[in-house]
Amino acid sequence: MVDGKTVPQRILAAALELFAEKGFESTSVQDVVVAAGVTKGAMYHYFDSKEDLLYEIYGRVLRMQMERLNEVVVQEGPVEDRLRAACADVVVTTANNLEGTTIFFRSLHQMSTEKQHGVRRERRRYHETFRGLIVEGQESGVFRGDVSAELCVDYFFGSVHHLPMWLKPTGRLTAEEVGRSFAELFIAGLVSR
Amino acid sequence: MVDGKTVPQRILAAALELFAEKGFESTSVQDVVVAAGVTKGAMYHYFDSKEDLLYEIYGRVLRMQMERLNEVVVQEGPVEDRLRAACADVVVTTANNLEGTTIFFRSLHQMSTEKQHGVRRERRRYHETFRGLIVEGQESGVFRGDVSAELCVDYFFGSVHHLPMWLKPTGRLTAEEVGRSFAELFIAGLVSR
Amino acid sequence: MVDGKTVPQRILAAALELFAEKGFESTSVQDVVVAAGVTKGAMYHYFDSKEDLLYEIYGRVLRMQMERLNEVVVQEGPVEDRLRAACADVVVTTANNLEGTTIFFRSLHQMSTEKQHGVRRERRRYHETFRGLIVEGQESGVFRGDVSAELCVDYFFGSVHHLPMWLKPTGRLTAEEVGRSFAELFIAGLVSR
Amino acid sequence: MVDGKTVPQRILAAALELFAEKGFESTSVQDVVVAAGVTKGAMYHYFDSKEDLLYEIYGRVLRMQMERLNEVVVQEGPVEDRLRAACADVVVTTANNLEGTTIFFRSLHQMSTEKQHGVRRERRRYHETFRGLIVEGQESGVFRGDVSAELCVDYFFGSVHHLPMWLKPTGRLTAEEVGRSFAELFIAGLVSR
DNA sequence: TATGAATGAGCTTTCATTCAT
DNA sequence: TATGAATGAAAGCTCATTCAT
Repeated sequence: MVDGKTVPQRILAAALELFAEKGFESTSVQDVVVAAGVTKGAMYHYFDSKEDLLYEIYGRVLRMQMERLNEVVVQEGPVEDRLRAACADVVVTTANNLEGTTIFFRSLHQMSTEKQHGVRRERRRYHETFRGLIVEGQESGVFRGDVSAELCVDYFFGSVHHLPMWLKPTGRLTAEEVGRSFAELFIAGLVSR
Repeated sequence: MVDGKTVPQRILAAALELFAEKGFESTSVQDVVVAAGVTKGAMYHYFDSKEDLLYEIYGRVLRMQMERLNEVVVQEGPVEDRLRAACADVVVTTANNLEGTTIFFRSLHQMSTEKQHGVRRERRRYHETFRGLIVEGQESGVFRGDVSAELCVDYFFGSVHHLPMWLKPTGRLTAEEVGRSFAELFIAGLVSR
Repeated sequence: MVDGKTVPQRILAAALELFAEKGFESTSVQDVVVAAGVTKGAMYHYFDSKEDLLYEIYGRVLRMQMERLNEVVVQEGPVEDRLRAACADVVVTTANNLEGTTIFFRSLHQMSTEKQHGVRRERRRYHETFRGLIVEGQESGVFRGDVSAELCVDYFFGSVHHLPMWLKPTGRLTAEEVGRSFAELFIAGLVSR
Repeated sequence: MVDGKTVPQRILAAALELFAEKGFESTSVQDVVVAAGVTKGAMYHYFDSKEDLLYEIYGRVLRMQMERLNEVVVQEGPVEDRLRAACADVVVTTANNLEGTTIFFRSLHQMSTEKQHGVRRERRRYHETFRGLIVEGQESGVFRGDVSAELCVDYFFGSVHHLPMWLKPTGRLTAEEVGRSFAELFIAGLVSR
């Protein structure tokens, strides 16, 4: 253990950074183990394959996002407020995990079909929870009913998932500011008039 | 020439399909030339490198999108209508080019830094044109002024660029329907009240 | 082409020698290409895999033996003489191909199941032809009938296939001498009294 | 101790089975310890190396065969009967140890030169004892003298050592039947007329 | 007596690219 | 304009073995 991190943790951290920077395919196992300061043998002692590293990274991103959403969804208050909170929160969460999100949408296709299925299933559950909020608002008449809730989810999450393409941690805007603005734009477009 | 397509056209078409399907790194030059029905030598006669294929694909996507936007922007009418048309149009254009768009956002990082700069510059010009419409609306009071035009552009294009992640050419929704809905959601979120 | 041998021929010759000397698994592709004076890339240009080298070697051994046997079998004369000729000939042929035979019986299990099946089928045809001679002799009363022809074939070919374990090309005995003796011992054990 | 077998016994039994099935080189130490239900550390506690496992297996095969032969040789009776018994017995012994014999002739070349020498020396002693019987018969005029005793030994043991290539424990023929037939074929080929 | 993390060398194979023809 | 043999570097991964505990 070095710097309070175990060997597998160091390996995953190095993989996260490198995959985000150079892409999964362009990063060699050699690159990862050098960055992590371990040997190749050690890596293969803890992980089955290079793809396995990717899978672990995915799992962390998914778990983290799901936990946050579940917390927001069960709160009290009008659906509009809850949706606004969920929108702002997912932006902040994503912004705090730009590397993980970058890898997520750039490298999904590199995973084996089986693992892709697992990831997509998890992802769908996340979308379903979110969609539930929109449907609730539509049924209570707060949100417009002329656009399918499904499409609204894809519309909003597109914006969120593309954050890594332009948002820089060192930039002018804070994650919270972006979260508030995105939530506002989305809710304003959604409420009935 | 076979099927009315020249050798370089056949090569590019094969590359487009394969890069979108398997990713740039996971597609070998061998794969491309076999799919195109030509030899490796022929490919290297027309293109400098594998990366060059990617660059050509990028160029086509960029040119195509820019041309469409320029046509929409110069039309007459209220800024709200022009923006709505631009939004709907970019969705349709993207939907008709899912493969190109997939490659665009998944493989940009595989290109040499120089070429990436060129692509980003082009991309920025596109965004600028689009942002001009929003600023025009904000200055005339039609659009809200509490969210920066820049952020609005990123917000909307995120949705557009993620279309390849969920939109299927054979699916229920037509590109036009999605375009109308996206435009509506965006404009409704943007107009002053 | 060097020394009148093409690149694939040089590669196969090197593989034959090394596989016989060190075994298939203990011989690296590196070893083979260095011995053949070519590069690894060249080897993979002509052969699909290391196993493919083995398969080619097998094919040559099988073809060679089958051709010889077929020539002997169709000759004229009493069955005892034809069998004697066949026995002596297979010994000589094997002795002139000790390396191939060594590899054959030592490395068969390293090949993919499919290829093993192919080889075994070919091998069986060879045995069948040989067995035909014995059956012919048994039916005409020349050979004893109290031992199954099948078992006789396995009995004799065991002796033949083990030649590489003790016969040295530089040794006292010539291949022809061994062939005559083996044929004599076998036939004498087989004839009715 | 599990199932009445000590740890080293379990390891050797697993190695025997795996080496026979997949070959020495294709079997990893991992494979062996998993099959034996022990850890790598335990294996290296009892054995010096992977090769050491092979050596132990060889030792058992050699010891077992030598013991049996010595018992047969010292019996009373005509040399023809004693040779017949020895032949039949070595077939049965081999048939009851197909795995060991398979490994013996397939993997000898994987052992270090030193150990190979030891094994070959042991082997030669075995052959010598057997050859003694033949020489005895030749000198007493019972066996033919026109074929060297040495060659006769190689002739017969070839048949025996190839048993693993075709004899299946579950097959039609019993080991005893094969032993009788092989002995009969060999003796009949050997006796003077 | 036994563990299992860690090593480091070596393995087969792939691949973008070159070049004589 | 096109071929395809040949290159050489690098890839992902395996493995026998060691050693602190």
